[in-house]
Amino acid sequence: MTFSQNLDDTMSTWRRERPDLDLDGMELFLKMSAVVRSIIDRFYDDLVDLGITLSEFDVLATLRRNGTKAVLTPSYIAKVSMVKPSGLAHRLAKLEKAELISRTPDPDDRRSALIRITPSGRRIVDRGVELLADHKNEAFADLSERQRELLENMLDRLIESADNATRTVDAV
Amino acid sequence: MTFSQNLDDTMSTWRRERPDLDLDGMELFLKMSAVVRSIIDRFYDDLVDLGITLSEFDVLATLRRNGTKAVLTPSYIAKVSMVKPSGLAHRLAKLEKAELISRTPDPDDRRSALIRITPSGRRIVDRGVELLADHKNEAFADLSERQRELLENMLDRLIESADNATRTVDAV
DNA sequence: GAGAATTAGTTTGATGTCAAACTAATTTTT
DNA sequence: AAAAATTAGTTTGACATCAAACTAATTCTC
Repeated sequence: MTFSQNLDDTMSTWRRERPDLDLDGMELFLKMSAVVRSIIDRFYDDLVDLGITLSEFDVLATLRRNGTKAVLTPSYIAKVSMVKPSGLAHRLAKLEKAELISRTPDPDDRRSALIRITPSGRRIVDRGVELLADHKNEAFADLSERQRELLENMLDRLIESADNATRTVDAV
Repeated sequence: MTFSQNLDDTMSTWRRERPDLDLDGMELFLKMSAVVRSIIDRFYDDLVDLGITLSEFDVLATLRRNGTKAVLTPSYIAKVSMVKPSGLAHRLAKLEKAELISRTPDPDDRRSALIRITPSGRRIVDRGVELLADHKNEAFADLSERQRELLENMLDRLIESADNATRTVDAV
């Protein structure tokens, strides 16, 4: 069953059963989810070859993009990766064991730690981001330059609404 | 940290560190993921009030949208929910215990089972889909009618590419 | 400066998913 | 019609995540 068959079935059955509801927003959401999911699935396969998971790539990428000599704290990584501190502790333990990152005590704050990427971690993440860039570009290759611009503008607007909605909820 | 701050930081640091790569596709992907994620997070909160998880909603919704009297097999539900049979078995056990679905042996194929939604399952999923429809529409409310059409067209095209890519991979 | 409150990070327990092994029934092959 | 292969679904074991409890260090408050 393809993504589009699955989507068509979902929407047509819902519309038949609940003709009273306006499901247009839901349809857009499901379509966007399907696109995101298909891209993630493909990238996941790439990472298997590199011997890491998507979550591990996420940590390595956060370190790598902050510079080859970057020194980050667990708190910072957890925040940008949107993962809870307890979850991150396990990820870091596994990455340290695989010698893809190093963990040293922070001399300025002995509660904390300094996380660095190792040379082999760097090699893996650099290869990963190259695959990532290629495959993401492929995924959007069927859109024209003009369409990509339009899409980006719309996404920017949607993200802005999302940020406002989240902020409002936080403030309550 | 808002979604857009996080995204801006991610892209600007990557572009500084890897100016050799074309990261435009990755940027589109990350933006789309952020939109999807923010919508999911909000829906997740709604479901907490209804006492079910997103995965459970998914099963109930599959049953409900096929008609109030729908009778589906575990295989079918697993396929459209994109979950593995082993994972589905646990979900069904939990939903059955909560009396939101019923499971009876299939008289025509004694390996299989017939899954039905119960009246209380139906009440919950009907309330859920109403919240879902409202909140999804809100999420896209900042786009004009014309923009939503454009977005839908682009998503359709992207899904088509995704389906083709997946089929190709399967065929290999 | 002592005690209280906060913060950083880890450990533990519960939950959810998947892969692989398994049971049992059905279909295909010969 | 018997044997082999396939199919449906569950159980088990491994693993990832989160919430809550916890340890230890730092900062705030008086």
